[in-house]
Amino acid sequence: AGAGEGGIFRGVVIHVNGYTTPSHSELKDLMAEHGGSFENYFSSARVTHVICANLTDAKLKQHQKEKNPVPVVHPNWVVESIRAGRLLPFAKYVLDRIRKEPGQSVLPVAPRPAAGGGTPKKRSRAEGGDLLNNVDSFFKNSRLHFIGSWKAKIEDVMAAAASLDPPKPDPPGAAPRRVVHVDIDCFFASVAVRENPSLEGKPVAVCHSESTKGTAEISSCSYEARKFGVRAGMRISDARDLCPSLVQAPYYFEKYQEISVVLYRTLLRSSARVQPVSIDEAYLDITGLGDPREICEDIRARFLGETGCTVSCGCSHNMLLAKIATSRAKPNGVFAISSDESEAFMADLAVREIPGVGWKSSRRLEEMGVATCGDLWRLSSKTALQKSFGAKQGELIWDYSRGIDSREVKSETKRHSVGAEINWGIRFEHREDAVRTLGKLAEEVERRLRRAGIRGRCITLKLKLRKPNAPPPPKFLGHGWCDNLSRSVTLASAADDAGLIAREAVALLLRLDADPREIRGLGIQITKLDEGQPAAADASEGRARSGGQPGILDTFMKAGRRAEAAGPSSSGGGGRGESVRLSDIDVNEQKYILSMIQVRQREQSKRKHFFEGFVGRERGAARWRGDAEGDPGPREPPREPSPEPGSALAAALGQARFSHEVAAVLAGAEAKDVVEWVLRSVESDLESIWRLLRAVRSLRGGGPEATAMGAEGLEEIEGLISKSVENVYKGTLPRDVCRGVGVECDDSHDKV
DNA sequence: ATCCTCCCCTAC
DNA sequence: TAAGGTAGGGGAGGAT
Ligand SMILES: Nc1ccn([C@H]2C[C@H](O)[C@@H](COP(=O)(O)OP(=O)(O)OP(=O)(O)O)O2)c(=O)n1
Ligand SMILES: [Mg+2]
Repeated sequence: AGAGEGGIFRGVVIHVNGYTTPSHSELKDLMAEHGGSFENYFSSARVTHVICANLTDAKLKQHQKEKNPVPVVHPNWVVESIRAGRLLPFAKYVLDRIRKEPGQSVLPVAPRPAAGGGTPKKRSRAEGGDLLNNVDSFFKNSRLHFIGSWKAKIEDVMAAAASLDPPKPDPPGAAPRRVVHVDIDCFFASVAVRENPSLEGKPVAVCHSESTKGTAEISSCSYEARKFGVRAGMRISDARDLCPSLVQAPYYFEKYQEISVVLYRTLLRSSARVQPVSIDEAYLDITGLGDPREICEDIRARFLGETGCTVSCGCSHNMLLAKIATSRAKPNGVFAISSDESEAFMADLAVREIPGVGWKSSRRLEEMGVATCGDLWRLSSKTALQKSFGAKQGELIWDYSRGIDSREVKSETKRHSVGAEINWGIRFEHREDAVRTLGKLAEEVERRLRRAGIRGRCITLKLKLRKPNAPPPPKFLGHGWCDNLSRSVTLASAADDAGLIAREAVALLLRLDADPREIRGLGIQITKLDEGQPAAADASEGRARSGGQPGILDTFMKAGRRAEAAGPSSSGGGGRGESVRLSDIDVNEQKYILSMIQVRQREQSKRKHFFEGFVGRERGAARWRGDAEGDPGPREPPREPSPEPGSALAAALGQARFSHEVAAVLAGAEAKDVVEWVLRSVESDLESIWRLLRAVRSLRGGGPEATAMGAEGLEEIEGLISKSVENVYKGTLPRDVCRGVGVECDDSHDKV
């Protein structure tokens, strides 16, 4: 099963020297199978890597004579790259004898971060692969990933700092509370200034690009820059229009981490009840622990002394007012709001300043003629607000505008989800590109679940899909104007295995029926988290991992076996320690599991290149990691599709994954053949029928003469589908059916 | 009523 | 070049 043009060794040309494992000819085959090529004779012009296990003295000497030497790499590089499903950096595999040679430093060049494998010579940047072919380097450089994942790590800091034996505030309930809010001033920017003292007093913005014309986003900026209107989230080019003297500064992620730890250790000296908000911000409950102003000044002095950065503090009797006080305190100050002052404070406050009222809500309030909290007070009733914002949100705005907030400062909060996503640099050509990226995201999710010692039962796929008429995004490699879609599966037992998660995510991707070329973002989220790890889940986990078992089937098998109350499992085997009962799985899950069985059946049946005749380009069978690996352990027996396809058309329609593929098939098909297929398949293969319906509708919308059968043919088919689906399933069409036709449009808040 | 899924909004 | 993530709150609307 070659990966064709998408092979991981695309652009790699090897020459094998001496005796190796795998052998000469095995390596040749492996390269052919994974998109690379092989030279029998060495040529420094063509060969990109010499593969060699043992370098003789003579060979070493010869190598040293080369002015522009080709890297000499151990065969494990090839083997392990294949196992990893991607081109690994070869630097670690450069032979030691070469590595140690002085003057050869050009050799094991560290791969450029954005370049997936570190191929030394002109990598063919050809069509096919995703532009962002290295998920790791994205995460390494993403500031939002950095601040987003920091909270999980803060938990460790908090736990460790418990040994400091911090003072405990009065127990909750005893009113009134004394709450402090702490926030580092222009955090990233002030670190930049600290690292580069010459920036002191200048307008500074932190972002990746130095280029004035760049589309890099500003992460943080100094207060000098803010005077010009520069803000976090702006593009550097726009910021420079506002402030020509703006100085760009880079990120210092390790420093942020160190400083954040200092912040939390400092805070925990003052109170045991610290609620982390973010990398640079937290609440403290200091009820009964002393004078708030003194505590704040103590924190500020200690922190400044240890880090050279300033924090500002707000004090009041609740979290809301403490936070609002901090915004008045900034930069480098303390501000307190007493109970009797609070009304006066809120009166003139813009609604946008209420935490929880963002861009969208403030716009809606503006339309209602509300600009300040005072305006909100004059609204006739809370009910009116709740009508337009919903019960909770309406009440929140109503209360917050009056300075009312009954939340308690909580030092421990339970996580409800773990996820990873990428919405930048995503440009796929083939479905396998998306599958590959999902695999990496699943690994990332697995790492985080394991680190936290948790598993989850619900797997959600998040997808950003380019809007039909979206203009090219202004941001370099940005997602632009998208529809956001998500689909989820709930398993019967909690999972943390990357392989399993990836499989489910891929199945969900297929369910969404997206054209891979339109995908602009992908994410995986795990919810319904379980702290405990039942033994049965462990057993199934082991099997799923080693045998590449599909998780959902695993679930189904367990449930099915229990339902039959029969003895040994019919297939797939190895199940002891049953813990899942059919009655534990709700009806929706059962229905979904059944429909997934169908999907999986088709996925596993051999998919030769049915579309080549219909679609103008090659389509390989879908494959993922498990397919390429060795095959220990039991495997689900391959299933043949139950109705034997009667014609190429039927086969193509039955095996198409996406409505655009179906559309391509329809273009050359005859109406009567399609009708016949619908009649035959409507009971057995609803999935394909839905897909057909979407394809028909999109073709009908796409103008006349799009198909050989013409408009009447399409109309006939659509009518037939509606009727027979209704007959067979006697109900309304599932909501899904409408989706491919026109994804619900929201006038996105995207920064166009 | 309550739950579930999918979606939007918000904050850093 | 550039790195538009992560998590929680909560609403709409359908199923139970
Ligand atoms: N859109 C944003 C917002 C914040 N951050 C990062 C950089 C900030 O330095 C840090 C903390 O966010 P704050 O909202 O606290 O902003 P600052 O600390 O920079 O400024 P302030 O003085 O207003 O707190 O998070 C970011 O990368 N992108
Ligand atoms: Mg800050």
